Amino acid sequence: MTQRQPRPEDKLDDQGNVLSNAARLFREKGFEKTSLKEIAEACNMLPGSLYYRYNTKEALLVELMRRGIYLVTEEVEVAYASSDDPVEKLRLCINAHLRALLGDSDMVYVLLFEWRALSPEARKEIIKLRDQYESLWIDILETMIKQGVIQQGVDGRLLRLLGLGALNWVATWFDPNGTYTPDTIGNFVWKAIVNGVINQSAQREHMRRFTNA
Amino acid sequence: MTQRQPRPEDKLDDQGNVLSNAARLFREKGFEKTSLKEIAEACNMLPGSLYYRYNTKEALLVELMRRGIYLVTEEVEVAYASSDDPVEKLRLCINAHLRALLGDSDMVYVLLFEWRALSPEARKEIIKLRDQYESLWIDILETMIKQGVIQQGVDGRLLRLLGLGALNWVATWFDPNGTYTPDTIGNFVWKAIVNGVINQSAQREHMRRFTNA
DNA sequence: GTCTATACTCTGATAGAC
DNA sequence: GTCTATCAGAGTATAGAC
Repeated sequence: MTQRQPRPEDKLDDQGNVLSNAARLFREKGFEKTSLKEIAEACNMLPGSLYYRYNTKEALLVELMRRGIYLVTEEVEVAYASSDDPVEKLRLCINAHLRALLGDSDMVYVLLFEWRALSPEARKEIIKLRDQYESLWIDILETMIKQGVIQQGVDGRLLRLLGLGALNWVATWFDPNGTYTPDTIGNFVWKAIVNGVINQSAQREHMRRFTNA
Repeated sequence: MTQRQPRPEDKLDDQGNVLSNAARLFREKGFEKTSLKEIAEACNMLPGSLYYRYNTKEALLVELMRRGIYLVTEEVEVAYASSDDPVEKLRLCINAHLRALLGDSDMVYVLLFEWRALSPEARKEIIKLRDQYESLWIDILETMIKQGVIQQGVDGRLLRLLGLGALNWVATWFDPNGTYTPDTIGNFVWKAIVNGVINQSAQREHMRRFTNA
């Protein structure tokens, strides 16, 4: 019990790459289907050795998720600070979120897709951290609404939930060797949110047929 | 081995509610964390009895997913046929997809979130069925593009992947007792896709600053 | 810090009675 | 069609040597 708990400060100090390897396996096979034996093997260790660093399998998952949040938060905060134009800021943050999710680390993916594996207590902690991260997005969107950049009457919460949903789901189909890059995708999302995708004349035709005004 | 394999025709014939109960448990706890004992208990049976109907735990999951696809396909096909205006058709199909995902059956949820539990062979089968379903969406969007309803130059595949992603992710945060209904959410998505959400004047301001034309 | 050896539990699955 | 009884295997976790 004298073992040192990793702190968020140890950004890159993933001793023996335990967390990286675990994240990769959790992403490929899921938390429950990945055994400690496999994780240990990936680290050139034996199962027993892992318990020196993490008391339980869940503790490993939780630490990994903490770092996932840390990673994506850092990325988006940098983007947030790098423009003062609200519309451009939105674009940069969308791209930052996608880069963190689709980049080399699997921790953000595991964070988003393995929360059901958490015990109620651990879930509470992670949800709290996730809410902290999402407050960044609340900030971005509410500012845009207050400034009148977003059309009046648009529900900021729905916009955030649906927008982040579109981004998060990308992780289920993204192919690093495919034609799209994270930025291609991000820019597309941003443009669709800003512009919409439907022709103005088709919009008018639809309005004519389906509203009585 | 003489046991009768359930066919898609048996829409509502879920003997003993095995599939419904399994779907609910898989949704709540995940496939791996749900034991056959729990499923059996939920059906007022004993573990051994389940094997009369499904040879393996995975066979149960696969059958459940088949029905999930059947369910959502049926719902969207009805919506597809119920309007000939392309923009309205899009709205109806979005709402239909969400209703199937968020409605009483958990099968569509399991279909979308438990595919990692499938063996390679089973995965192949389910992906094939899923592709059949998605061809419906390809049809909808490509028709809109050909008709010029969607702005020229918009990537139909990306639009579909991101749009369905936004919809699918709703299942992770939707609260049946909350303020939004599936249709509220669907209409919002549709409107955002059609209109965008940003003010025209803010768009112009952004263009002025970030393009050189 | 890592290894050896092992305890304990639970799981998916099977065989055969009824 | 369901139950009883049970197996073989795998999994997390622990204790203590090195």
